[in-house]
Amino acid sequence: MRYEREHKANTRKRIVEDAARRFRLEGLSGSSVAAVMRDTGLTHGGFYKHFSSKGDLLIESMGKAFRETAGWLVEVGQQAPAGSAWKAIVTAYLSLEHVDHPENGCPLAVLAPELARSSRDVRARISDDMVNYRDQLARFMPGRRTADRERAFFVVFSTMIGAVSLARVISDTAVRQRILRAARNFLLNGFSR
Amino acid sequence: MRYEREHKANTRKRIVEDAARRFRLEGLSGSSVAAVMRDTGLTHGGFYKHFSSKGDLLIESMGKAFRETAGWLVEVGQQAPAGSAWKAIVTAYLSLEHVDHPENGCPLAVLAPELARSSRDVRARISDDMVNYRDQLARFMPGRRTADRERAFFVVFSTMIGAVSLARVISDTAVRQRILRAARNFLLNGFSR
DNA sequence: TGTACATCAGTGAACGCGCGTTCACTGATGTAC
DNA sequence: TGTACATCAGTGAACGCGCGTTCACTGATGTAC
Repeated sequence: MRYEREHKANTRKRIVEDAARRFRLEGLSGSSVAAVMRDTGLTHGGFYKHFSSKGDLLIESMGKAFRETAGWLVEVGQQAPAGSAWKAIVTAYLSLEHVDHPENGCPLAVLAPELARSSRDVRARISDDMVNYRDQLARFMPGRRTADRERAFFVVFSTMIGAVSLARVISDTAVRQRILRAARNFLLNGFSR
Repeated sequence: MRYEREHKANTRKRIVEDAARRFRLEGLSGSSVAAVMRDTGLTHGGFYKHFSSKGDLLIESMGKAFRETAGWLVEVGQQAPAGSAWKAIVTAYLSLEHVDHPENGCPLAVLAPELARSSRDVRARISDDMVNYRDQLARFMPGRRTADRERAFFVVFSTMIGAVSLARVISDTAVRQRILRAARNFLLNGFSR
């Protein structure tokens, strides 16, 4: 064969990685198959040698995006001093860096509404990735029992997803930072400051 | 003239109302001009008698959506016993009803990421509507000074926007309710329950 | 060892389709005389 | 009062374009003999 044995698998992997980034940057319907293939340095025609449809790519690259983001935040949690792991995760998530780079960030903060509008089939096939995302991160959340930590995950991530979404709509960097700081302060210290 | 004096203005208003609903239901790029005109009971050709572009309609209907939603939540706040107004707003926002009907709900919970990706011009022209939305609702938020209430607005709405976005991605109604209940409990009572 | 053939990842033209937008037209009514 | 014309909100065919998808083809290499 003309290419090394793993060549095709490598190309496929590169396409998934590029798509995972592009989908977060431009949205699901805003990202064309041709644009993803261009990112990978290929022409659009070859796409269907790797995937049966754009929907298939969507599902694979959402998996990749969730795993990538979980990996980032788990690492942040693990490198923090014991006990404050979840606070380190909150600080990392609510950073300007994250707001400015959706393509490397949490898929939920940028694609939740579009995923909510996706077909039942797509949502079902992404569901495992989301459960896995939650489980990996809930471990770091405050709370004694698993159920408490899961509830804390929902609360903390709701606040963070909303704050980052909101910050991204605002052009004014000062206001952006006020939103992020307010959310962080609230999560770490409560209303009372 | 063939129509009553106010006919054209009325039609325009109906288009804006229908678009405000459709944009929230199907997204900005998911809503075609033709679909909006069909909602209004007209054909697509007449659209440009009322608006110079789809972007123009977007801006007008976002204004409508923000005013409509502010109106809903302000009314909820006003009808609540004094002192618990913001709690009533939180309960209304975090309802299954709201999750199930994005077309009548908060534009931020369903369009924030797409608005964030819009042109600088569109974001600038929507900015006033968002400031107005914040100001109308911040009045009800807890806090002594205006600045405190504004910070509370950002925190409360971040959490609510995130919780509703998250709940909408989840098909399982039980989990949806867990997310909404966790967010409400947290906002009203803090982590400690 | 040399030649003919098979393989298959990637190419790029082409498909049908829906999009935003344009435009010549319609037809009910108001106005001018 | 009756007739000819002007108005203009709305119609629907048509435009160029980018989309997801298909397909005949390419050309470098491995395999068969």
